[in-house]
Amino acid sequence: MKQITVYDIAKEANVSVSTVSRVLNGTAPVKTSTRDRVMEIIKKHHFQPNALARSLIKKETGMLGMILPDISNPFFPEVFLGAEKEARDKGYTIFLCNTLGDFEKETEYLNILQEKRVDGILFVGGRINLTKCKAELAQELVDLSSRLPVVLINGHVPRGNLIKVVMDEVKGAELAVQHLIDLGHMDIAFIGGGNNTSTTVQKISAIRSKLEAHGLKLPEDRILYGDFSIPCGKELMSRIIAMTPRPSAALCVNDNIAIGAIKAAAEAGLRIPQDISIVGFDDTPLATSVIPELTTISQSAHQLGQYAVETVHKLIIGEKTRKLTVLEPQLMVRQSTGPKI
Amino acid sequence: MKQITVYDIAKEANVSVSTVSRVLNGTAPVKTSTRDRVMEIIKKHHFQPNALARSLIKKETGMLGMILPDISNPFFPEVFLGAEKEARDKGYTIFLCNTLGDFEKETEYLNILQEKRVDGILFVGGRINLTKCKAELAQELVDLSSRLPVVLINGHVPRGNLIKVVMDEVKGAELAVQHLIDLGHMDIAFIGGGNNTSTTVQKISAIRSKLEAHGLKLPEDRILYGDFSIPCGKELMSRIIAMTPRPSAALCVNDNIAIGAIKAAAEAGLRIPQDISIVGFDDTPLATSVIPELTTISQSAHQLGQYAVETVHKLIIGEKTRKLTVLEPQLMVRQSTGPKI
DNA sequence: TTGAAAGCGCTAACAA
DNA sequence: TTGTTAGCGCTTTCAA
Repeated sequence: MKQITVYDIAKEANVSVSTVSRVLNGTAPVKTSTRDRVMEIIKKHHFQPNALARSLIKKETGMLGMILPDISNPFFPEVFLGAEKEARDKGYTIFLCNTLGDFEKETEYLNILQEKRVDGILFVGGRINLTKCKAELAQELVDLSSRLPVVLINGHVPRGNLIKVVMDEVKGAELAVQHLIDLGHMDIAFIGGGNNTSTTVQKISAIRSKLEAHGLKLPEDRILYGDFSIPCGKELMSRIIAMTPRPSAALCVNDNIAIGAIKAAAEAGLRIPQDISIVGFDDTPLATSVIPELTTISQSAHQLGQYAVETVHKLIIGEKTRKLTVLEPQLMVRQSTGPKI
Repeated sequence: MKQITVYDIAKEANVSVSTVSRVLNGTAPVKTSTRDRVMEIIKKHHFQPNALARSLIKKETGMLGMILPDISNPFFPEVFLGAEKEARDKGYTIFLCNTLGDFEKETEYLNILQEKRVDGILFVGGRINLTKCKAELAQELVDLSSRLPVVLINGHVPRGNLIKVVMDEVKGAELAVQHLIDLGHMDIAFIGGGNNTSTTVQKISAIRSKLEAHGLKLPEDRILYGDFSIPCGKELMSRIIAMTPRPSAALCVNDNIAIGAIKAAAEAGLRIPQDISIVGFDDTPLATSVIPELTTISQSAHQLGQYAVETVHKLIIGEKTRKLTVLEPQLMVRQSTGPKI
């Protein structure tokens, strides 16, 4: 069943294809009567111009690619939502590429997106959160960014000076620590994340500095690495619980870990926050869904997505833009933290 | 900065463009020596063929569109993940279109996807879950499906006989009710969803029949409508709690509602399941994250996505496929349900 | 205000 | 095994 084209429309309206194109795009004046005639025929046939042909010639597709590790981690849908809203406003559609943290898949998707000639790429998680990103992986992004607007969200790449939109991890971690210190906690643990993950490492180092500024310490044995999942949170918290003396508070790399931690603590019969205080990170929708509600650091994931699209759009239209946009985190005090008893 | 094309490659390799095309696609034998030479030049320039041009001529884009209401509802990422995995295996990329249940946005996205010439469309939620879908909205999908493979997930459209992959809502609801009946519950409430939502209505009617088969009833005042969100779950459960006599169990339209319900019940000082049993629906990852863990009906969201892509792929390649694929739900008994005391 | 015609970058007959 | 050439469906000069 043949798709209808501008030629079909033109023929039926007794005009040339260029005229049809003009009414379609409003690129040049067309006599009202002919415009109306053409429009009517377009409507009648439900004609939809082929975006491929148009993109081929205009060298723009109105598509953005978004590469992220795991859409089922509640933080990322928020970023996506913020991005998509802004994208729609600016006329873009988004390809969602889920890599499950697999670097090969990242590369694969990067290539696909380029072949499809997306106008720009947003990159979250994966290789850009590595403390030491393998040179070739980094180089791939640097090269890419010379051909195509690329914006990194909450991450960075060694050289290359890529454009970034990030949340201030350090500030966030400090906020969390300060909160616990104010509550009188002196033995604090950090759980979750990977020691090869830059966001994790940044948090830990910020936490350590802050503690030291108060004459406190974060010894290695109070740091338990893992991943970013709920089950991992459970597992790590059960190890915390087994410690003697037991830390009176746990800082979690994200809300998932915190939620797992709450579960493990509750199952072990500990009361939160009386027996142990727990702080999350990200302020995902889950934070207010659990019992007790989670004290956490808000990342404003929505804005992260929104600003990333704003930035990539400026890049696309050649407007100049800041190399680095930093969002301020916010401490959300809820029920999972309380004074050290 | 000019993109490199097959012509550039051809010239540099001293062959014709068709030869380049051949090595690119393996559509015809090419002498090994020339193939190698061409490949080398392709590698050297990091040449990436323009998918737009290719799609224009081949009339296939390798893109699927997925229209869903809300990616931040944990059920949908699961569907997406299942779909994406299968899609990648079959060589497709997915456009994610988030409509927030806005029918105009659905239409808008439907048009964009057509203009971009996606090879097929997957549709979840929104208008296909309406008990009475406005004729024009329904017609739009019917028309669309005559031009393009369309697969509906967990929904349907009046006429048109569209192709569907669904979970057996009735069976699921029955499983849930039977479980509660087995536990001795006789006064059961249903909360969440909308009475204009077909999945909700289906569940309620299945629940009612099942109860009646056991000589029990589901009176109108035990049905509290709302939406599908956690806050709504809280709100509705607090209304349940205020009832006298109070139902001893609540069936929730989905896990979000159930989680909100658990929160409200706990805040009101009720013990779950001793004071009230709660059953969810969907078995999202959250179900095992809350305390107590949620008894729920597993939808195997992953498979829903996977089968939908399998089906749309068959449609695309012209293979014949079943009009209706039904997935069996499964009862996951966990901690939020217990015997009526 | 309109039309003719030249591409955009690729694939696929058809010839050689 | 390879090259020539005609499109795919659109936009955009350039002329009229």
